[in-house]
Amino acid sequence: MTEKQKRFLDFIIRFKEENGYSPSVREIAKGLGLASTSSVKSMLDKLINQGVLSMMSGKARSIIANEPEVKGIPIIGHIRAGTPVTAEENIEGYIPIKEFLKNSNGGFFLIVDGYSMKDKGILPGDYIFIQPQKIISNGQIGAFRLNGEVTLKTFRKTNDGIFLMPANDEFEPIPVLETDEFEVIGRYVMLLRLVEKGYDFRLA
Amino acid sequence: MTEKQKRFLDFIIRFKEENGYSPSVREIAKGLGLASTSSVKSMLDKLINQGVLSMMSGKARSIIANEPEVKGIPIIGHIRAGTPVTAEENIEGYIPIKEFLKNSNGGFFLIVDGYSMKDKGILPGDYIFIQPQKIISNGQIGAFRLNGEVTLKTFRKTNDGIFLMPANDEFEPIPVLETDEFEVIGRYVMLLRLVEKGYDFRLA
DNA sequence: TTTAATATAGTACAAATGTTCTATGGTATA
DNA sequence: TATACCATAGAACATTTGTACTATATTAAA
Repeated sequence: MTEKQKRFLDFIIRFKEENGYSPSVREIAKGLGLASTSSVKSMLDKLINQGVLSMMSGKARSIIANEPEVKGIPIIGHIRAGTPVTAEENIEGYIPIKEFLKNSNGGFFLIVDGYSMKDKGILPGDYIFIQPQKIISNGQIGAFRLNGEVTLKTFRKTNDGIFLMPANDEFEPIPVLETDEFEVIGRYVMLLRLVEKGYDFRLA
Repeated sequence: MTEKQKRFLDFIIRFKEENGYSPSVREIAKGLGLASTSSVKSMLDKLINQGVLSMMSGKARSIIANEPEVKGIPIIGHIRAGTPVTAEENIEGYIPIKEFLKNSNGGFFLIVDGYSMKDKGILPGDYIFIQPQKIISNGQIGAFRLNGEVTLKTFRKTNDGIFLMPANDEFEPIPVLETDEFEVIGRYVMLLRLVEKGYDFRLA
């Protein structure tokens, strides 16, 4: 792609980002300092031929940039001998962040406070994604509200009643009494840990 | 918003999602089964007045839906007494997933294999986000390639040489010899853990 | 029922817009 | 230098498209 074509493409992408709709042929001409629309048209046809752009012929402002689909962040599971780590053949999949964002209806992150779930690899400062639900299965980890306090524990229901189980020998199981105000907030679905302080999203 | 207005809005949003550009007034009419453009025009003006839609008057296909900006997934740090967990005043920030995706240039996820970093809360199956870089500071956790094997360890440089330190008493520090093929792959920046099997992105 | 408001249809028009054609000037190539 | 190629300009044309106006049906209100 030539330098001129790159400017051309950039203008279209920027225009759409700023305005929400694509530029007309004449607006492209103006934006690139061209006096005629035919120059734009020929460049347009070229880029469409190259597959960089698409448009519905005749339809106004229907130019769209065929940007490579953002699949997400690549997952490298096992590395084959002799290949660079990020080589194509090592990619086992993608974390489809956008999809996740779309499907996270109602979910939210809790920030972990203490070490009571340490043995499950859950540490203070971790972000715990909670999928809200009113009931939870035996053995699942979830967020619970007990007498006003919110806590993350393993849910255990026995003949002796309900217990909120820590994952740390230094902590005791918490029995849920009949008289307690108790509520299941949601299920622990995902954990996000930010190692660098610079990534503290609470500042954003 | 009336039922009809909702259908109207939905059509515009869906059209743009599918085609990449907004529908014309006549295309909206056709899509809603209307024979005339004036009906569309009046409905359009109404929704623009309500602030639901915007358009540049006179400019073709410039209708845009003023959808509320997706900030990301809310973070709940501490819960104030008496409020529902997800109440507005409990939200301490947002995880701006889209921004993160944009700024993750070159980064990737590694899948953790064993328990050697257990004490750092890093467990098998965890997704470790690696920010590629060639040098790493003393004490930082990173991904390293040692004689063809990729491993996640704490980097330690002493007078006796370089050691890759596990975070688990049952594992021994790994000395990096002069004769070893050794390479810093990148820095451990973030951890993602998916609790449910249904969320295994490798299948996606 | 009568009246007013609203939605829709039909039509027309002017501006916007994609497209085509010819001409011109510059640039690379033989 | 001569020739071919390409970018650009200018103009003209046919659709597309937003907009306005009137008429008719439909619905809501009095």
